[in-house]
Amino acid sequence: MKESFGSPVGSLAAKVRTLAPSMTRSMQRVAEAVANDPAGCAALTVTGLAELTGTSEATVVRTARLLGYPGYRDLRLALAGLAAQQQSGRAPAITTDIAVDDPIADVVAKLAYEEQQTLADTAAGLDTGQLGAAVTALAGARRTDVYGIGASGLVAQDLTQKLLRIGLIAHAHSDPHLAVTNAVQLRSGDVAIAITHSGSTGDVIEPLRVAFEHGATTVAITGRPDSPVTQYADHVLTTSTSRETELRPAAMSSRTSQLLVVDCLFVGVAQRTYETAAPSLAASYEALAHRHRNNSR
Amino acid sequence: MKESFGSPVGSLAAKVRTLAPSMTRSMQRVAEAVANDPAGCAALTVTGLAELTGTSEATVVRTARLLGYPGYRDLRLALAGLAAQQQSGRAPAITTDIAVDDPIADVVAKLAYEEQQTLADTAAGLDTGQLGAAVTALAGARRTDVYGIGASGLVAQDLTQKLLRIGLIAHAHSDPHLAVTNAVQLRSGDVAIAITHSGSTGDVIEPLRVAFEHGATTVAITGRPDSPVTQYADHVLTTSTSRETELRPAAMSSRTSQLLVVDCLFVGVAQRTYETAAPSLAASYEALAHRHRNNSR
DNA sequence: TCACCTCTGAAAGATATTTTCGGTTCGGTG
DNA sequence: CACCGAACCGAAAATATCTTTCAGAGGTGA
Repeated sequence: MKESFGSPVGSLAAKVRTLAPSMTRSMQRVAEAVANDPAGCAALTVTGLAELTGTSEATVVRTARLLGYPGYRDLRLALAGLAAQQQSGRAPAITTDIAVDDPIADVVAKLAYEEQQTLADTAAGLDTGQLGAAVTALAGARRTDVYGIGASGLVAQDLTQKLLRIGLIAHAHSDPHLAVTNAVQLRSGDVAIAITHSGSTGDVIEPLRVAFEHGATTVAITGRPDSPVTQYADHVLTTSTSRETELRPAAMSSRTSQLLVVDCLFVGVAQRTYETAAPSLAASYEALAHRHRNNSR
Repeated sequence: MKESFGSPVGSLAAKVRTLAPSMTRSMQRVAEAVANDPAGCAALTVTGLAELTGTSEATVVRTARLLGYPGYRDLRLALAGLAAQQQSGRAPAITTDIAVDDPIADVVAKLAYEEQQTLADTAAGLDTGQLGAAVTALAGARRTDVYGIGASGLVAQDLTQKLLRIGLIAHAHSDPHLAVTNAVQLRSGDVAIAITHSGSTGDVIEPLRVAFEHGATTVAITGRPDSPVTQYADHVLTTSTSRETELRPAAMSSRTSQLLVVDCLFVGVAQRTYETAAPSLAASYEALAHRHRNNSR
């Protein structure tokens, strides 16, 4: 479970975004400075950075801790690494938000770029330990319930569809009442998964709580690792949060992020249960074939 | 003309070789350690490095000076940068398919990479002319019906949810019978969208045909631009098809691709109808706020 | 309004780095 | 062979930097 030295650098900007909501104002100022100018900040001492951001040394250290480093010293080292990487090169690419008068070709390019970014951030920020644990639980589950509302509801259904395809028993619930009444049935050996970007959607937390209290293994897929939903989660899988803009609501990037996590879960489970999963996949493919008209070729 | 902070790192090993002759024995030991394992040394304090090389702190500092840094602290930062560069240099090793025995971390990396690839391919292959035409049709539609089955059904719902959010009238159908009976209602000025990766899913083609014959504007989102569904489509939006493997079914990449297309449609429509879309987006956001428990911050 | 709780920075405390300084070694020299 | 001087080296003091503690400021809900 050790975190190797320079491990997931590059994800720093993403981490800042993910954690920003759980930061206090002054910590946000520090985090922002760091994310905006890694190179510049790497050249500063605690005191220097504190002055630059108009805060105190204590706050700087606290921020470093929140970002996952043992102290400022290590953050600074990571920053230096990041700066070197940035410098060594790559295209500055697309920076501006999507505007109302962007031509359609720009919209396509920007959306594709931002979603790629989201994927990279998510992959970088995903805790493989937690993921592995969740996979193990799923692979051995008697049954699995998945909760999600709105856009997350679609992700829940996606996961369910996939799990069914490899012969697991899974249900997606988007009706809060039914979700709770079903959650009561769960017990040890079952798995419950809640998907919510904000982490504070009551309708999704409630069934997870019930499942948790009945002894099921619970998993939360959320963009806010410190949000209420995690209280009742044995395993927390963090999705990335990207800047949202008027024309690109948060739902869009959170969906991309959630789907990647769901795919990872699925592939992980398929690996573990390969003996039974492979035939099931083949079988479901067969069964669908006759639903397709003979194609041109 | 002082040497700026992160300047020409990378030449460190060379610098060590050049300066080695002018170094004393213990300084050479330090320099050698640093050149051989930048990453490891970056993790050490002066004292640590002194012990490792069997020398004293003073010697370490002297060596750092000789190498051109103001002190050990700066050498250490440079070392961290160097380590990060080295690491990133040997990153893109992801070429193979996902294997049954891949560790979970590899699964995450490979999935993320492949989905990024899919996005890039889709964006590159998307015909902006067709996209623009579809957007225009949608923006002026009286109502919009979207057909999709299975995984594509979720994409259909995603599109519908988004369009509803900006005040358009849209329905997603995954029941083939209901889809057809609803399609009969469509007429000129309405839009029908079929989403199918294979392009030959009868249950989705049929309602599109009906809509087409009743004079609605029809759009197909498919990975096969020559497939049956395109016969009845005024506008064809092509999604990308990537190699499918046993553990990564086609559904996964087609979904990513379809979602990007759907997002483009949505943003395009939101731009065209900005006057009404913006307030609607804000309103739906407001309405959801009270569904979220008060969060920590 | 009051009690409470969180956030914040000043300053004390702990570490790390740099400097100082005296001992040691080695090569040359009388 | 004894002596001298210069360069080298590391222990420890001095300084800089980082971390922790603590009490006051400011906000929030009852």
